[in-house]
Amino acid sequence: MKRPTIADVAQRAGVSKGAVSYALNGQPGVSEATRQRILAIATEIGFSPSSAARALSAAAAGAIGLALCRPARTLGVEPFFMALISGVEAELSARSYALTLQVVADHDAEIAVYRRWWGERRVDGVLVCDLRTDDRRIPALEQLQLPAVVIGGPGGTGELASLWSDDAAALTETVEYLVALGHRRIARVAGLPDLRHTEIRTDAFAAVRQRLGLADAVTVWSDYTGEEGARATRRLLSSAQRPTAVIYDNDVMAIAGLSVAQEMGLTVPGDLSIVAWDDSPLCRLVHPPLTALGRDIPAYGAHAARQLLAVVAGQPAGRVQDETPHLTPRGSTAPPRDR
Amino acid sequence: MKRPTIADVAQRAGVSKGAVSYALNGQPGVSEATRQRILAIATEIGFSPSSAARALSAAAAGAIGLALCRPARTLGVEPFFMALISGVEAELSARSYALTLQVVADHDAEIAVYRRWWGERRVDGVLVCDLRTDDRRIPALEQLQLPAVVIGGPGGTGELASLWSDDAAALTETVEYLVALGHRRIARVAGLPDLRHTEIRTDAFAAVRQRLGLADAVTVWSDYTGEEGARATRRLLSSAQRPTAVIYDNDVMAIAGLSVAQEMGLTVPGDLSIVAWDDSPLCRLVHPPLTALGRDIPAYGAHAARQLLAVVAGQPAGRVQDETPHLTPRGSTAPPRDR
DNA sequence: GATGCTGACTGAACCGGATAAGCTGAGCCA
DNA sequence: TGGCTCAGCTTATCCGGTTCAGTCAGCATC
Repeated sequence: MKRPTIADVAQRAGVSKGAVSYALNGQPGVSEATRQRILAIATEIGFSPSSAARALSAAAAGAIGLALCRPARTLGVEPFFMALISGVEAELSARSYALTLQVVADHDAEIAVYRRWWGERRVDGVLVCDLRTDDRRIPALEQLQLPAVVIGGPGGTGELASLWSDDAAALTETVEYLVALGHRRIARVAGLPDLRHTEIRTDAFAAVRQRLGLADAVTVWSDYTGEEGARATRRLLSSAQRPTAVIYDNDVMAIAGLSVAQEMGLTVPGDLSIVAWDDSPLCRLVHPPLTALGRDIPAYGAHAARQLLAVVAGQPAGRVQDETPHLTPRGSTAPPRDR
Repeated sequence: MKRPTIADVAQRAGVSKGAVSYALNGQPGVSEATRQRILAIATEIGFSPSSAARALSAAAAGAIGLALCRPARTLGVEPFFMALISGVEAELSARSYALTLQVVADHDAEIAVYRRWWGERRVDGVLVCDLRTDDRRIPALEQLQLPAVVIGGPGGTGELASLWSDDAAALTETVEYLVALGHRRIARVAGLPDLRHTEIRTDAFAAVRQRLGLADAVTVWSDYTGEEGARATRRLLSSAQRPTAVIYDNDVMAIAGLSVAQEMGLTVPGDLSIVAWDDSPLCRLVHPPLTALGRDIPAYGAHAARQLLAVVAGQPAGRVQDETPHLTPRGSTAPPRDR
């Protein structure tokens, strides 16, 4: 089956290639009658313009890029990325943009991918995930002048556009909720310390701890994996003054923590309350269902995609705060038994 | 920062565009000295050929497509796709192919995407997931003559290349394992019935039931979501002759089932043994860790990608069986207490 | 010294669109 | 009737690569 080109449409309509181009792109230069005739023929023979030819003359790829910097094995576990991607995708496909995905091992590889995409003109812009403190990707992208939206912040995104959610407010609300239930010994199992949002949450945790006089509030470090989350939980629950509530920086670690607690003979929420960041269907799957800090991640992705398309279109780089994560209380939180 | 083109390289080397093209692509037609000089200049000014221009003249996109037919909300939950994608990606990026992703709502939309990709020459081939019985996508792709590899089978893939794992053998092994432990009342919570691999597993389950004389072996239908998995489990465990072991068609339903069992006061594995299909880190996260049927999904994806690139290169469509899923016994299976 | 041959390279066409510039005929007005 | 405008087209050029048909110097051959 031969793919129809603009020349085929032109020939069947008895006009020139130029006329067809004007007609299909809604440009003036053809009469309404001719336009309709051309549109009908294009539909009939199933014509869609070659993305390569269009990209070549328009100097725009019609695609945006997303590089995921995770080892292959752990990428699948967190539902976050798939949810984000589906939201991004919904927005892009509505505007006939394609999404190009690449999995990379580290930031050097990621920067190399950006450089290659830029040179090949393969994408018109990129979405940057997992912002770190002093992130080398930021100056690299600024130097390339490749349109980009950083998912993360605020702060540390240089001249680039960025989108974030107010994690500090969400964390503060969560601690206040636990304190209102009667908890004083609250622990937090944090994700990788050099991620910008971990830093923000850590600062907020320190601030609320100070404000509410929670001397026993501790943060322990982990890396978002179930293994590490379980290990951190085991350490916390074995200590002399074990916490009565734990906030986990993601859902996977929270589920691992729940299992550890059950394994150690503690009941949840009787002996231990658990709050998960990143609400996902997983949180509703376990018993008891986890109280979680959630937000609409597909909407977040869609928002980022919209913002990126605006930057690609030449609008100034915005710094936008998205919806603040909201706490959904479920069965894993309750007043501490030994109050 | 202006992007260098082949003309820039040619000018600096004092040769024609053609000579640069020959030099960079390892074609004969330039002397070794000139080739080295051109390569040095290309590296120096950071030249990478425009993917659009190359695609236009080579009539190859340098990209392969993957359409995911899932609603946005549930896409994130199953780790399967991310693991598959990371494997596909590893193979593709090693050969400088890009991966284009699109999320679609149903098969009609998916076929429309294939048609558009084909017309736009946006991808050189596609990977097809979640094969159904009488899958309309197969004839559509055959008609378009768009190179494709179907992940699923055997059978029902028409003239297209396909890759599958021997689910029948894996299911049989699992049932035999449970029977060896002493189970007789074995239930299976199946995924969507019109998926080809569900059908294959169902047939295998019926065969082994017959062979081993397991009159009480039942299959109940579900849809891979945690909610439905939980509901099916509740129904099974409420019946007069409740099963002593349940095999779930994916990890998410198995975890939901585990929670339901615990919620109903049953101990796992004492009162109920659980086996999950699709081993993933999630299975090791819960307590007790789930006995699971696993395979190397990234490797599966890489295999599929390799196969697709072979088809794109013009080799005949192969039908290949990948590694058979293997059973990893963990804490969720044991002899039934009331034997 | 004319001929053939080969290696190294150039020039131009081509891929399939977008678009600026040019052309044509109808309609209008003076 | 000639000149003007303008809608409605056509033609030509460009985007940045690949590739094919030449060109030309240098060398061997008879």
